[in-house]
Amino acid sequence: MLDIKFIRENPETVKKAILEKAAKLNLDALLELDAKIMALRKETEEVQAEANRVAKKIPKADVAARGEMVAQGKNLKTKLTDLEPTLRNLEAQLRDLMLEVPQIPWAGAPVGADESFNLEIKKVGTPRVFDFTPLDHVALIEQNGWGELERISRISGTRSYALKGDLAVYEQALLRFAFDQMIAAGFTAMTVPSYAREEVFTAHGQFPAARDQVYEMEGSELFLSGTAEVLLNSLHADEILAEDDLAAAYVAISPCFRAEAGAAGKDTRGLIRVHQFNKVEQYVLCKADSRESEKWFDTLLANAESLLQALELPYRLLETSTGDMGTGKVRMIDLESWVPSENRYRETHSCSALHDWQARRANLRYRDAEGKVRHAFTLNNTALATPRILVMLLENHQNPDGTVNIPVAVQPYMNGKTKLEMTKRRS
RNA sequence: GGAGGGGUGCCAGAGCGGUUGAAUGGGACGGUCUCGAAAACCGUUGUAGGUGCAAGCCUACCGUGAGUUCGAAUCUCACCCCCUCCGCCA
Repeated sequence: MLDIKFIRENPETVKKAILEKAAKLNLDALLELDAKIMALRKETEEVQAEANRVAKKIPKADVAARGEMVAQGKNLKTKLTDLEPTLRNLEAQLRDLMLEVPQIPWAGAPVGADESFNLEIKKVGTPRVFDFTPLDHVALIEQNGWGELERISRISGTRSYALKGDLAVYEQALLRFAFDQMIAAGFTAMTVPSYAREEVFTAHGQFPAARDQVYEMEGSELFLSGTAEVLLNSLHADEILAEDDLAAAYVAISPCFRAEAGAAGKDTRGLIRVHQFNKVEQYVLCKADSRESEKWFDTLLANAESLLQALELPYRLLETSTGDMGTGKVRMIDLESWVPSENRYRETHSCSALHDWQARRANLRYRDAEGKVRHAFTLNNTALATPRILVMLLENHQNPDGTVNIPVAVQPYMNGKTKLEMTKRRS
């Protein structure tokens, strides 16, 4: 959400953002509605003030004069019962429109309506040249008895996964590895529920636009979150923090759920796109200052890069275009890791700066050094998400004999094991 | 799941349907005093919107929403949350 005052004063800037982000929103209609509300609100407040004056005088008035005054109060009340519902209705309409106003993208973002305009800005590592015919991750899992991909789909449906043997342990090891790395980087460790109320998703920005991507738990008014970011963003909702409380940098681990509506038939094979996964997430709440935000953006990005480097994966950075970064974002860089079987990079991380867009929705504020109450800025990035990262780890680190090497950095989390080995059958 | 108690400002806590945006205490901040500090004393300590050069004034907010009333923190209803006891339980 943007500040309505900012929108009033900078309609052209906002219109440009709407255009660049390919949003469907009529800003003139929004401004017209806003003007209408301002006028109606003024009228209503004047009647209310008059009604308050009358009501205040009644207890001090002569008993004889009271009848007349009560009648006057009743009359004003009738006027209010005409005005107030209309006002409230218009305000609700404006709120709905305000939720759709995009954040202004930073000047450096490539302008374009979709991901085809994204710009590769950095490449680290070189894709491995195999001197044997490498397998894809599904084949590796099947050959080594590292999962129950077919059986679990019969139980839980498509886009489900079940891991077995060393790979089941590896998933947990990676999550803990990433969690520890982030704690070492000074982030506060957290666990959060994977579900929350509707208003939490609205505050985050996922509702109303992407509501169909979220599972609703019938009969409970709760929804399953696709990322811990949703929950973290509302942790301090409606509070006014002290400036000293900022920046708050959290690393949270949680199971994540995504409906993947509209992705039918896409990435149905293997571990790339599943309904339930695990994610270690970086989330930062900082002062309302673009330089501060930039500083944290760089930090979140560096954290993700150092994790990928520790995992010995080739990756690249994409500066995402205005149309691909999402409604609420100022800037987004996707980190994509190399997938040998597809001969291309695929997204494993996404680093975002939103300035006050989420904070306004969540009413996340702090008191600055001058005592002024301001909306904070928020940022987030993946630290590590499984099982998708397993696709890259399995395929890039495979050996001719079908075993898979474990990066040195993760070996301590695997009890010193250096390779993932075939699951032994027990008769 | 059953029974009860409660949600007021940074915290604790008062509040007959009418000058209560809210007593009192604590904390925090500023000042006096002091070489400095403590103590003591004095003062300050809402959020959002509107209006005004400004001082100020107006409107809303005492968990949330609806209602009763000329007037609601105070009455009614629904919902949310917290606490205690019992039951069940990883």
